[in-house]
Amino acid sequence: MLAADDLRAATLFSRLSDREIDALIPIVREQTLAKGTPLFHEGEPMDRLYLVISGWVTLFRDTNTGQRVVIRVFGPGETLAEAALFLDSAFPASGEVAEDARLVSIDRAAFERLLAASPRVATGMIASLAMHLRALTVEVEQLKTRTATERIAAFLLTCCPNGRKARSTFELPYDKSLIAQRLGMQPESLSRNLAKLGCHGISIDRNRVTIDDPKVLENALGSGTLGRLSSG
Amino acid sequence: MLAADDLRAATLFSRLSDREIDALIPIVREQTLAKGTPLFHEGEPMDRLYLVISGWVTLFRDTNTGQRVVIRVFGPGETLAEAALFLDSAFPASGEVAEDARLVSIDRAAFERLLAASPRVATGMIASLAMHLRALTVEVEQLKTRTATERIAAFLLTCCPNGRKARSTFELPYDKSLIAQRLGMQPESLSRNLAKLGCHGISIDRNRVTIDDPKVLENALGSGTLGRLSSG
DNA sequence: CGATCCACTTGACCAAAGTCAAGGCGGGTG
DNA sequence: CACCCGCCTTGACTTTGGTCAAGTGGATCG
Repeated sequence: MLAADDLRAATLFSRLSDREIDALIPIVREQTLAKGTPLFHEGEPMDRLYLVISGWVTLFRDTNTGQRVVIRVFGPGETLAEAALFLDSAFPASGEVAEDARLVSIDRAAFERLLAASPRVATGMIASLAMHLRALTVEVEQLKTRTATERIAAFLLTCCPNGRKARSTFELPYDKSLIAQRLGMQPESLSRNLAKLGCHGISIDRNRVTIDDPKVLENALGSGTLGRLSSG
Repeated sequence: MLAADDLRAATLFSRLSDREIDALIPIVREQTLAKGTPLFHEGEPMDRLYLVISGWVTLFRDTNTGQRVVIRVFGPGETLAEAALFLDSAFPASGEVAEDARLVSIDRAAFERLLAASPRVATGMIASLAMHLRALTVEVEQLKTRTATERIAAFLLTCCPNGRKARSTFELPYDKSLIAQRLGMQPESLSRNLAKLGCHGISIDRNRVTIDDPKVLENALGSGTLGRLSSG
C-alpha cells in the first residue's frame, strides 16, 4: 500500500506537514507498471506529474534520424515532469518504464490546486527543480570532460550501496543497453570499457558487479588515472 | 540607467507588477564589469543572484585535472544561481565575466524576503528554473547525439539574428575558445569544423559570420546531412 | 531436450576528435 | 614602424569511440 513515507521521499513533498500528506493520498493515482510501458509521448501536452516509488523510468527523445537519446533515468524518490506542468507548452520528451515500477501520479489540475493552496508545495517544487538542475549540470560536465571509461566508473560508484566500504557487491539497476544510453555511448563501448575496468578492481558477472575498493576507484577517477591502464 | 524593462526581461521577474518592479529597483546592485572579472568561486556559499543585462557570463568548473569545463554561458535577460540561493550548500561552480557586461544582482537576504512576500516571485522562480532545466536538457541531447560539426551549426543558428531569412550576417558573441568550451570541444576542432562548414553556405571572417541560407542549414542539421560533406 | 531468441560480447575496421607542435595574423606598445 | 603577445589556424599523428558483423551464452518455449 501507498504510505506517507513513499510520498515524503520525494523532495517535492518532503516539506509537507502530516496533514498535507494525508490530504494528498486520496487524490494521487498509484499504478504498478511493467517494463516497457509507455507513460507519455513527446510533443503531447503533459497532464500528470509522476513520482517513482520503486523501479526505473526513462525520459528520452527519438531524434528524426531514428536514434533514441536518453535524457535521464529516474529512480525511487524522484519526480518527473513537474516543470512540464508549469511551462504549459508541449513536452519535448517521452517517458517509459525501464524496469517494472510502482508509480504515483497526480493530475495536472489537482497539482495546480495544491500549488495554489500551499506555499510549501511551491517551495518543494523549487527545491525539486533545483535538484534536477544540479543533476543535469553534473551530467553535462561528465559528458564534456570524462572518457567513456571514466563515466562508467562514476556510474558504478553511484550504484554502489552507500557506505562504500571495501568490496561492495551489487546488481546493475537496469539493462546494460540502457546504461550505455544513459552514459552517452554505444553498448559495445560499455561492454569493452567494463572489461577494461577489470584492471581497476572491478569484476562483472552478468549483471552482478563487485568493486574491490570504492575509495581507490574514486581517487583514480578524480586524478584521471583511469585512462592508461597498468595491465593488471 | 537601470530600467524596469531590464528587470522584466528576466523570466524570474517577468510576471511582477509595475509596483513590484519599482520596489525592486532600489534594492538591486548594478555593476558594469570588464571581461575576465570573477564573480564567485566554486565551493563558496552563494550570496547573490545575478541577472545579465548586457554582455556574457560563464558558469564553469575547474576539474582537479586542471581543465576548465564550461557548464553554460549566460546572456542578456538570463539569471544565474537562483537555484543556489535556495539549496543552501556550497555552490559547485564558478562564475566569470566572459565579455564586458552590465549585471544586476540581488542580495540573498533581500531575495528571500521578496520570495516570501510575493507569490509571483515564487512563480517566476519556478518558471525560470524550468527554463534552465529545458536548456540543459537540450545541451545533454546535443552532446550525446550530435557531432562537433552539427553542434557548431546548431550554435550558429541560435546566434543568427532572428528572422532567419536568407543571408544573415552577425558577429560571434564571444571568443572562439569559449565557444569551443561551451560546445564541448577543443579550439582546434572548432576551427577545423568551422572551415568544413564553408561547403554548407557558411563563411567566417575573423569573428564575422555569414550564413547563406539559415533555413537550408536548419534542414541539413535535422536530417543529419551535415556529416558527409559534398566538397562544394 | 533441443530450437530459438535476445542481450550482450568480441573482433576488425574506420571515422571523428584530441594532442602536440609550428606558423600566421592583428592589435597593442614602445 | 617594428616588435611582441595572444588568439586562432594548420598540419601530422594518436587515441577514442563508432560501425558492422559474427559469435556466445542464458533463458524460454515447444
